[in-house]
Amino acid sequence: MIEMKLFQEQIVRLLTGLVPLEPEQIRADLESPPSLEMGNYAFPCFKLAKIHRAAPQKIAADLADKVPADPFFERVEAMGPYLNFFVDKSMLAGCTVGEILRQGADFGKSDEGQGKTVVLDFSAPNIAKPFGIGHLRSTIIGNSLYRIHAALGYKCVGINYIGDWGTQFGKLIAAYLHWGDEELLQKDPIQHLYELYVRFHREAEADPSLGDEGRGWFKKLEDGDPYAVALWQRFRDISLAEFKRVYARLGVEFDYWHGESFYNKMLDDTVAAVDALGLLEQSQGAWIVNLEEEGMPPCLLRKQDGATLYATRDLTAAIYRHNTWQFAKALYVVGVDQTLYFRQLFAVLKKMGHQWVENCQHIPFGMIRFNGGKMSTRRGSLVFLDDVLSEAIDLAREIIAEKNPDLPNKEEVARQVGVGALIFGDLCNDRIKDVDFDWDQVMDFSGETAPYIQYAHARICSILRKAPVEPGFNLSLLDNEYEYALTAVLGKYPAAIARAGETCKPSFVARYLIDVAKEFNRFYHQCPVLNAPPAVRAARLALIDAARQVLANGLSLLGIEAPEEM
RNA sequence: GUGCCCGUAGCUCAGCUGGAUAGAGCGUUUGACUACGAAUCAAAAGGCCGCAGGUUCGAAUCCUGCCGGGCACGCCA
Repeated sequence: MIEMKLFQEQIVRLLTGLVPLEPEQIRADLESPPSLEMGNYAFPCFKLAKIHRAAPQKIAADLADKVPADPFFERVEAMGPYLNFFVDKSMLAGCTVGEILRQGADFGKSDEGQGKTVVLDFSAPNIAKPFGIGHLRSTIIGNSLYRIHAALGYKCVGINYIGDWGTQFGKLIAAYLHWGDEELLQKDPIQHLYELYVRFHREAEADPSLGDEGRGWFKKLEDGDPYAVALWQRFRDISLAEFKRVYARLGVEFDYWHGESFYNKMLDDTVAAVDALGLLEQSQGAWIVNLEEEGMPPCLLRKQDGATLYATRDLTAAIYRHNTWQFAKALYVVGVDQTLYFRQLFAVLKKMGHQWVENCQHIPFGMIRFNGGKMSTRRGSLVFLDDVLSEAIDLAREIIAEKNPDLPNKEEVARQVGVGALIFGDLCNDRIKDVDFDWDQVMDFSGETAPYIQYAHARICSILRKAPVEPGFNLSLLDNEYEYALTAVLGKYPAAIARAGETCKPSFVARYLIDVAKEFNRFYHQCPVLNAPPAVRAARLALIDAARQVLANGLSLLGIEAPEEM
């Protein structure tokens, strides 16, 4: 990964004219060698070999002789077919450590998204269903993408598109009327609604008329039947209160809570607009948009009974969001199982002539499985997020009791560490991969985990409490292999954010932070800070403060807190 | 059946737009707390990168086929 632009641009300047390539080409060809001993940047000579019809090794060697001495680089050396650049260590330390300390919490931010808005649709739990760990993925990936885009300078709009409308509510109402218990609803509302939901689907298998009954209630709900609306309102309030409690534990916030029901009054207009464009056709009693030309199944906008569907509401929501925020990007953080659905949705928007659909993007993530099978709300095989959170926090609390019994605010730190471990466990891998939920894995706080990173951060804070950064430090003293390795990795932070933003993959930030913590730990075990000679000590204090800053900044992009003690 | 995604060490996964000896963590074995926190560090063992072709100076990475797993495919969301 190419880090500090400064050095990169200097190489481009040095090579332009020396090689028959455009500056852009040179810039694109620059690589990072596999290890620091081989330099910071490498310029591969294979293309030149073709042009000059000579061995790339020879070309690299010739270039090494021709490149003029430069204050940015300690030396430039041919290594096989590569021309490798070794950055001047004190220059590197000045550019990175100095810059980090100057910018503080702003280090890593950019103005890439200046003046642009990105709308993020994430979390979106369904009311009437408990908050399962399936929704955890959308929640924390979305939350992290929000923070990453904000760091890139975008104005972010986080929307929790609550699943608070649809046939499922008709079913829930029907279930409540059959088996609902007012007392249970008062005592443990979420649990009771969950049981009703599961029971409905179980009984509906034997008695298909139940399904019709549920659909009937949803139709009444859409038609404004006061009784149905009142029940719906009640279920919604109960669920929302519960969701807010979970979000508080997770430390996740939203700018808007526009759920599906928010768009109710606009749905007719949407369908009318589709119709006016001649895109609406009736098929098997339902109203659809034909997508044969696009090679996809049709998109249903109204059922036979006239009630709307998910797509009707999503279509409306997209248009509303565009009108309201004129977004440069709209990201839908939704499971990979809805890939086809989003392709259909976007295809309909395109047919409607909304060019801005090009800016809409489905950000898929893999499914969570349990014991090898799919987790299903309906079958009741769901792991409750709340339970997972509690377990993780309990474990963190136990470890604290054992390792650091005198720690102040144990409870708060236990939450930060337990929740952090959970979040990191999800964000550190490519989001597209399916994950098999495994308690042992979730409860492992060693190795490549959030606590590992938080621990490095806490250790640094511990040193800095004993001796704050001293003014007048000389960063050019940071030149041993450990100081150098740590400095070099710190400089790569902005690139890690940029890449995470481009790809909408927070895992690049997560992986990067592991590298930083690892490099800090090596340094820590090899180089004393407090007991170093005064000048070295001052420089090292500055270095670890920079490392602390990067760890804290990076963790915050993942939505993970960085306690100063743990 | 058709389409999309995944397949790297015993397990869980990295591997940047194709490039220099394929890397971590967990687990296993062995060392390091009379230096700033051992939730740590150091070291060892462990891999025909699913299989077979192709493109290329060069393929874990790109293309094709096959195998294995997942997901989706009209009145759920």
